[in-house]
Amino acid sequence: MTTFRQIKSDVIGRITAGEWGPDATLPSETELAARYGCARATVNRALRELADDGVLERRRKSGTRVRAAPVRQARFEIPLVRREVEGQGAAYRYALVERAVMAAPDWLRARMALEPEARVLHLVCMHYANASPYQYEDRWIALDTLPAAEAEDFAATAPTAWLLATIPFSQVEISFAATEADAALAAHLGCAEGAALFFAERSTWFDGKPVTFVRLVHRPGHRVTARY
Amino acid sequence: MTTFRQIKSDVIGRITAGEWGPDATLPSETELAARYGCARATVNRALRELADDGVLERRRKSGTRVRAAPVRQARFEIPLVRREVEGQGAAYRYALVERAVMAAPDWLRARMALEPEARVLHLVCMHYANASPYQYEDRWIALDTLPAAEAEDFAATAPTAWLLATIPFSQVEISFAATEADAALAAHLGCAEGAALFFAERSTWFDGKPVTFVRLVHRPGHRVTARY
DNA sequence: AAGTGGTCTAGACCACGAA
DNA sequence: TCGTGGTCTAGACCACTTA
Repeated sequence: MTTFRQIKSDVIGRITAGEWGPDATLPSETELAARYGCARATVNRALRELADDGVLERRRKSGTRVRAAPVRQARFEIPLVRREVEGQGAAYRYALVERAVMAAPDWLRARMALEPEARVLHLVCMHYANASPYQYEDRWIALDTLPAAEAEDFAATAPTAWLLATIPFSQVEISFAATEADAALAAHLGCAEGAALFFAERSTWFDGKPVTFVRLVHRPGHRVTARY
Repeated sequence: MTTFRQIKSDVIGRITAGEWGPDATLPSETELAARYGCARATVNRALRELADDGVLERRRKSGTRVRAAPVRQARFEIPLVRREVEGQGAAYRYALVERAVMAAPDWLRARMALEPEARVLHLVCMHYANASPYQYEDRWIALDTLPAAEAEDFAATAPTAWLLATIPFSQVEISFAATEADAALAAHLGCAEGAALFFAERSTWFDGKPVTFVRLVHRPGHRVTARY
């Protein structure tokens, strides 16, 4: 019997061997099903998954082609800090550094597309691994969208965990970049001023409305890794 | 009629509404198919995709559960530098800075799991956007695995493009981090020494054998972004 | 031993999009 | 117009896992 996995690796093999070069059109699903001696649904699943992986490009009527420039995609897991730290066998500790309710500063209003006069909750938190600074968290929560946040003190629970429990499914944009440590960051993370720090920024929407913006600055040397 | 997309969003809706809380077990596929009035294959596809997305966890016999801590995954596209630059409407230019064949240094042997005495091709390249430095590339190619690389001069073609054409499918590990600019980096990227730079490192294997290791250092301010 | 998901089949209808 | 992929169906057998 032919399984969709076999078809996938056979197709990859033919592309690698050069039988189907860049931009080549593959035979139709019906044709391939006949060749492999299986049902069209089986071929469909194999080709669909390869298209998801960025190897193939499919269009109705014109057929299935080998992507000239394969879309390389890496999937990164975004863990909760607590899990990340504990997964490394270290003891996790959370601390709230600052908590304030205020009118959204201009840069944040622009960034999150907030209404003028929008009120936000600003939180600064620290995450420690075995008593060493691990991550600095600078978070802003839109109170218009999530008024319940104002009643939380976040003294013991990290905002990420609370948010995850409150709005488990949301649209997220994440980006990675580097920044130099300013005086405050250096003090909190225990590094030299000017040190190169890796950070992630996340914007979250729920039901089309802006919920939260966070900058997570990692201690020096931190890296995120993925395989594909 | 009920489509697998409708089922997906209905399931998400019920989880969001709290009907199926964390760790809750969903009804079996057969049961759900009866409820939705569709075939089991349709339910299967919906639940399988939600499991791929990290929302559900499925196990034979024990059933489908809502993940307590949803696995957040972000998919980043890894473009060729040329495409990235041109996609921003800038003119792309490539330059080879250095090319040398040598015995692999110890740190690289360890990192790539190379044989003792392994020979490698070391390349340093620059990528420019509108004549401004865009990315610094420090690449090592294992000549044992890819002897053909020694015959290439890489004067006009960037190694990434050549590698992609030569071994289109390979296993890749990528990681992101930050580093401070040393004198050489600062000169090449036109930034101050000590500036915080974002970089990606990629290790590639083909057929289980190490092929290449590359560090791509971006100009100051660069970020990579993904949605999920 | 038994229930659950994993997969395949053979057939069907439909939507898109290039000619 | 009409060929291609997209999806659904009803049924089947199997593999895994837990009780």
